[in-house]
Amino acid sequence: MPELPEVEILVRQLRAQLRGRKITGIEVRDPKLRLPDSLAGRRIVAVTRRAKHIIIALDDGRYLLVHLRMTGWFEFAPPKRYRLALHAGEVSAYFEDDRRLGEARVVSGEELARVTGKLGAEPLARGFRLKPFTTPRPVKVALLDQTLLAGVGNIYASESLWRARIDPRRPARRLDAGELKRLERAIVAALRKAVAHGLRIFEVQRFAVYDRAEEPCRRCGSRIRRIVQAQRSTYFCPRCQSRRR
DNA sequence: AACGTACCCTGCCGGC
DNA sequence: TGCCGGCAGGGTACGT
Repeated sequence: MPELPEVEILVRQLRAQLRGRKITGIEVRDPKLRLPDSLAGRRIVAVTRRAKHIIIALDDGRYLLVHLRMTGWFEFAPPKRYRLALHAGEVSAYFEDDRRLGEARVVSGEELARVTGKLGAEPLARGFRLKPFTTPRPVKVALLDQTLLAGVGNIYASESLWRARIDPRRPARRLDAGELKRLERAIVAALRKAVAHGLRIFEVQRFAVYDRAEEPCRRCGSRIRRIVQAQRSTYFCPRCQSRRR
């Protein structure tokens, strides 16, 4: 489920529930996850996010670093199945993750820096600028590269390109300055809107193009197309997002 | 260095 | 109802 907006929403919940609390116990239900017992007794001093990484800072200088990947999430009431539970006094956070692709590990500040250091610009940070691409790969594929731009996933890549009226197949480095600026604004707008809507955007609003193949474009009525790029679905409007311009 | 592909896992959905 | 193939919002380890 989670791309940057969903992770941001979850981080706010985790922060509200956990910050300042002492971890009273951990429960690892999935042997694939390895967490040190020394987690218990530590106090959670901050809960933050970088791209799609959840960073839970502990009072001993270490961090619990979580990546949700495809199906990970935290609940505060015990779900049917979960991989990990963090108990913190009266509050518990349960890491559920059907596909078990997510990660949770304890890292030093140095390791954390190594992970975040590889990531590109944070689109919701102040002063965010989309750096011109140098890659010849399709712009949709480039948007998913976390080293170029951090936090955009498959849904918001399609959504942003639709907003910016750019064909997802265009070689990224061919975008001119005007297109880049439009794309930059489109990314920020798409992500901010999603954060503002909360998780309801998945239920109620749906997306402009994502998962809407064969349905009419909201802007021009043309049929939305689905193509596959780098083994992932891309959705776009062939009329609004024309290849040449 | 930069690209494509395979892979990690499981659940769900549509078609038969 | 049951089985099966295909698909899924992420990222990394490889090979070329």
